[in-house]
Amino acid sequence: MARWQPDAPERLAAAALDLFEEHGYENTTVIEIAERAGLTKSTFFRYFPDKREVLFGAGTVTGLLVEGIASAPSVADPLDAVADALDALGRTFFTADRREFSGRRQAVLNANTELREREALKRVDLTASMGEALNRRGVPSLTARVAAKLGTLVWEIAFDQWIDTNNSEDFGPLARQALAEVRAAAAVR
Amino acid sequence: MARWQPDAPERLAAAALDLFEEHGYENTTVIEIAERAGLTKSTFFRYFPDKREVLFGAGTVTGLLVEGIASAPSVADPLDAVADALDALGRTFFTADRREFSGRRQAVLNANTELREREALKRVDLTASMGEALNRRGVPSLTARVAAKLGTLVWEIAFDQWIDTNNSEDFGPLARQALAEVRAAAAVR
DNA sequence: CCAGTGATGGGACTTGGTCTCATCGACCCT
DNA sequence: AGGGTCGATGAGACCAAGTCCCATCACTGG
Repeated sequence: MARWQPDAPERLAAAALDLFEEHGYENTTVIEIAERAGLTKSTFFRYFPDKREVLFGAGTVTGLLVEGIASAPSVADPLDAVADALDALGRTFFTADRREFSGRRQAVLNANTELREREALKRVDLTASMGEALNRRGVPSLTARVAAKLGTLVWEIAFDQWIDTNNSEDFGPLARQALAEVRAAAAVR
Repeated sequence: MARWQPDAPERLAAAALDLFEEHGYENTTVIEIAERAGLTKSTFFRYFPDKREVLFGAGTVTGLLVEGIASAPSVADPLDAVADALDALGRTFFTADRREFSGRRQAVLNANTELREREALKRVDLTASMGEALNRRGVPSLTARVAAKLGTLVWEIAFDQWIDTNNSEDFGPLARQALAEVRAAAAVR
């Protein structure tokens, strides 16, 4: 087995996505993933704490969102700060060249409960982080939590649209529009 | 080992909670849980699909919430329907005699990532179910999703307060008050 | 008293995940 | 060129979660 080939984690993640699509997450073994990447089980668990995480490793979304919120214009309404952060996120992670990959990945996630579970935890933690970031900006705690929840909803909606669209719209505008609609829905009562 | 003692799943759940408190979730083995309950690993997995679920088995919360939403007065604003459902939930599950148990259970949950993960998934699915129930009542899809997210937030807030309170307030009023505050926070913008 | 049924026990087996140690490859230094 | 160091990898033992199959026991009804 050739050693010293670069990008071991990337190769593992790619192999994993392929195999999960071919045989399903549950019917794929960590050993199989490692072998397809030309590596071993040992190396897999060196880079990923568990089998699920191989689909989540890329990129620290939380940091970007928190920074985006922190650096938004200080006069902004909480949801505007969230919108700015989502824009930053879109520019970094949801670029046009990653759309196909994101769609494949999301299809695999949706097909398996274990993976959905991991995603749910990430989303909960991320929502909490967003709330805290807003709170650090002076937004009252409860308002911050509300804005964070709505922000997460905006993200979900915009992401689904970004994945689905056959015409390739950018994530940023989709998020802006979803935010406007969510804001309207939250106000009408 | 004496067979045919009743309430096997309840005994298993009680033993699990005790052991998780004593040694932590990760340091407790399914075999240990089963032994403390006077049973075996086989029987444990007959009643619970996995180790985490032993803390979630009691009661189908989703069904109650969905029914509560469906049977709320039809003129109600979406969040009012959610409030009615939370009331029903409180009367059934969050009764005074379960407060101590709920607190112990929640402490265990909060202490372990694997358990928080399971809880996060349940909450995501529950939020989705609430949204769909509202949608079936004629609430527009997006409004329903917003109301469901806010309803989940209300639940989280009220539940934390219900657990924490040294003076024993009922869950229902706590939820009503939390809902009023969330509603105000969502409106101010 | 006996057969049937349902809950339990027992144990083999697979896989995820941890841990420790050996090994290899590249790079550096002389 | 050659030896030493260091980081990345491989190998394999080991434990616990979860699955599966089958034996066994207790209770029931005839």
